[in-house]
Amino acid sequence: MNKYENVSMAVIRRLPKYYRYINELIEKDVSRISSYELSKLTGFTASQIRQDLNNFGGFGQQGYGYSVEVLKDELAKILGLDKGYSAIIVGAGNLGQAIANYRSFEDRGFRTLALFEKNPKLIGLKIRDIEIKDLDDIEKFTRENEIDIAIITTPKEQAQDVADKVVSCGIRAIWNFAPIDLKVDKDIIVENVDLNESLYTLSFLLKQNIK
Amino acid sequence: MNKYENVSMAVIRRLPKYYRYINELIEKDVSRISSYELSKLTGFTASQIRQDLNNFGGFGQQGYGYSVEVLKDELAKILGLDKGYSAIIVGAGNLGQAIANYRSFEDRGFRTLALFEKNPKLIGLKIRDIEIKDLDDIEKFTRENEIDIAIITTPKEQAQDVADKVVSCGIRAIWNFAPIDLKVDKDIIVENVDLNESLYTLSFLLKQNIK
DNA sequence: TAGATTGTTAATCGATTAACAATC
DNA sequence: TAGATTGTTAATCGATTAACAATC
Repeated sequence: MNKYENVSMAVIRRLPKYYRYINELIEKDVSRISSYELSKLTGFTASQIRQDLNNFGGFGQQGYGYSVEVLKDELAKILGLDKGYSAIIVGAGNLGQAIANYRSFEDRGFRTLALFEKNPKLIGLKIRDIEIKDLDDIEKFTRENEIDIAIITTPKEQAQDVADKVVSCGIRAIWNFAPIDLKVDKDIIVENVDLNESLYTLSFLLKQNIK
Repeated sequence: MNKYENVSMAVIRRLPKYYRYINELIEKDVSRISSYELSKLTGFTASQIRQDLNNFGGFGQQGYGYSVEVLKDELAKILGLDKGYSAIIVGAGNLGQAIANYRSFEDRGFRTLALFEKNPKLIGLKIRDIEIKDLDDIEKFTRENEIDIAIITTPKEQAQDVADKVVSCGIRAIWNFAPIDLKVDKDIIVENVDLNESLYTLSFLLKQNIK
């Protein structure tokens, strides 16, 4: 069942930012915060913050605000950071390696179990303690390990084939860094990181600014 | 002057996708396309496509559609891809190296002139033909070379300092990969690529899907 | 000319902001 | 209790979709 079916993507994409600032408050030993103070941190309006959070439950208390600790735990649960999702990275070039090296994902419960790569020069190497395996071993590996997420960091020419393969292996979620729109069943979750889109937007804004 | 001041960010962020599909059509030697056909490719509605493009000019022709060639050139101009913007990458870890290696940016006119790095083991190395220089040489380098964009791929602890430095060197646009909200003058353009936000969103959707 | 498809206005939908009663 | 701040409804704003006259 889809508990938060009616929550819009606009809301969901704000949650990570709330979560980040709440974690910063925890590091600073702040124990409570009002929507107004949180609005000054995040740049969202207090009204929006209250409405966003109320999509998921009444975490606050009138006259008091929100408990930072409670909010952190609730946001983590909402975002699924308590699930300990497992991942494989397909494509062990610089980008795949960068992600494998990125500690903050595992701090949030994500575990990268292996990288897969076509280039024989890379197969057998390790990134931290994560082995780079042969691309052809994906089927075998996914049979022996439960994998939740496939991270695709291959060149765009290979991305669709890789997507087809990991979906056929039963993986339900793809974090796609290749600049193409993957064609997959609609029950497969695809989250794209499109660097071209981001850079072109920057370029547009820069052009506007200079004129 | 800000020519397209009144155009919303929602529109702007769709332009790169139009541009990508238009380029695919060019590779397939398609010379004309209607908003309806483009809607099938991109997933946006035909109405939206016509309205989006009309923010920038009437590129189409009644009864005919859009010339693919014209649309490509116009989109490139709108996005500033004809400007040949120059960039430096600050942080020469895997992510910085991945971006330096990414050919498709220079195919669109972006030139990476140098990487900068603190780690002495990396200084002096080259990524393709791009040299990794000492972080302390940024001032000197920006005095001798006109740089439009700073790409920040350092750990988050250093990102704000780096931002301050590149802004003081006269750089007006930052492509930021560190998971923090940089504090800069409001006339400086910052485009963030927030991998945490993206992964958490995927995690949220995956959790919803599985339940 | 008839058919196709744009450019553009009007209608709808959804998201954000404002307001305030509820309540800690 | 009085003050503060939430949760939630209503008002506003903006973005998307529908419709159609203009025109190639």
